[in-house]
Amino acid sequence: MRVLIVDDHQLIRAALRDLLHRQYSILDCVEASSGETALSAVKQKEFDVAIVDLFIPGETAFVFLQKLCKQRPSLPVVVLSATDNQQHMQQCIDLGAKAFVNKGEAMEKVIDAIEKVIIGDVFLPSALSKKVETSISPESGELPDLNLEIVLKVLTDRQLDILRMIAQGKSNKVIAREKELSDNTVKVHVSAILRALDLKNRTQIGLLAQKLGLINFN
Amino acid sequence: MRVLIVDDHQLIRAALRDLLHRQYSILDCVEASSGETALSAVKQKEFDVAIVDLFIPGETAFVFLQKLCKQRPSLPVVVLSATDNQQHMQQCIDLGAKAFVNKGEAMEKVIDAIEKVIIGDVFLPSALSKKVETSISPESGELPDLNLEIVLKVLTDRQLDILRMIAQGKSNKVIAREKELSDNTVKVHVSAILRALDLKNRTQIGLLAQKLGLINFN
DNA sequence: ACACCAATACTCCTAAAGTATTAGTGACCT
DNA sequence: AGGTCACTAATACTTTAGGAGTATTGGTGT
Repeated sequence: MRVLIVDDHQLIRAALRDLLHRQYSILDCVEASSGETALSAVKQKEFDVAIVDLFIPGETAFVFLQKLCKQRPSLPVVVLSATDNQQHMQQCIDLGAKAFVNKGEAMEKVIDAIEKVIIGDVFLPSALSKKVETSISPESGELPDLNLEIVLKVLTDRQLDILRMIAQGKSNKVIAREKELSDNTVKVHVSAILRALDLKNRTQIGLLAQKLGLINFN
Repeated sequence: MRVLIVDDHQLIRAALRDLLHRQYSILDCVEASSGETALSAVKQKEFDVAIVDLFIPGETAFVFLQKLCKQRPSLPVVVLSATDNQQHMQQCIDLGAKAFVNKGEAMEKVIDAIEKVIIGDVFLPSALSKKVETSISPESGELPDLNLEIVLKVLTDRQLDILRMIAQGKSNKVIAREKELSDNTVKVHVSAILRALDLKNRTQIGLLAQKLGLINFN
């Protein structure tokens, strides 16, 4: 069993490793504490399953998840999350994850999930299947119809970067200083984001980012 | 060694337990998955140290921490956090915690922290001592600690009304037209909201509203 | 009758946000 | 080698946001 563990918390990685060791006598376990190292790991090596924590620093977890699933569509991904947010679950599945496990649940759920996904099944908490069908936009539908894939596609890396900072309530000036850019440049990027996503102002950018889970909650 | 572990994630509890078992041959380890059970545990039993996870959002963690430290001032508390937020660290120390360890760091830090606090010392990441003196940065992307009750209490009905419209990405002009007010009046309300909640701009109002779930109900 | 306060509206003012255009640079492509 | 594109930055401009102050209205409670 070749497993890739992606989590920035060493404590969790160790717990997962121990859990897997008890379950599988033959275990090849690679750990990554960031999205970048994880992606380079899957380039060099084949894995049977990947266990990914939903909130990893540096890059947004969802962006990483998409990259991972695109790069290795055959690699089943089990998402570990500290939350039970239905939107996040749905988003993960849409991006290509094959299982979703809450950290608060019993650890054995992780093993259950692995067993399911390596035979091609999907493992989801019962909560999701119920809510998926009912979650069709009960929303204050002011924002354009944008999903994560579209946003990631039409925005450049730099724009995504600045989008996240807008979504933290930061002003252009603060963004400029933190990124070491001129105010003018920031404004150009903001304008480009607004045009690309057909939004009217930065408040809507913030709302969209929140809705799509593009924010690092830290 | 009698240790109380408070964390809602079974994975983390197990990892900590294993870690402690390897370190201390004589170990009496009690686990609690919620604040309530933890508080009742310390009523019935004496502990040498408590390890408490900071489940950040919701504020219950801080409330619990305060209760715990008040109830047993002699019990040293090690706070485990997923973030390295300086304000959170400072707040924990103010409430009576004796150590602060980031989950991303090496697990051995937890042992280090325990060793420190049981002899009466304080264990802090180097980051804190540096940043404490530089005060709480006014330009960080962090929202003030606000929960729903506080917001509903300090804002008038009209302000809540306008807060929701801001949180939908509407401009002052749009709000004024829809509510049949003058632009000036809307601005007065917006200013009052910003002042009352100690926020810096309307983007943060939108984020707060989203975070507190204030935008679904009308 | 009085004090209090939310809500409304106004003015004056500054800062921030956003639009439009031009332009230099480097990377990548095929 | 020429073309495209992302990023950067500048100038010049309009619009929006936000602060500070004043004032009127209408309701509330004591």
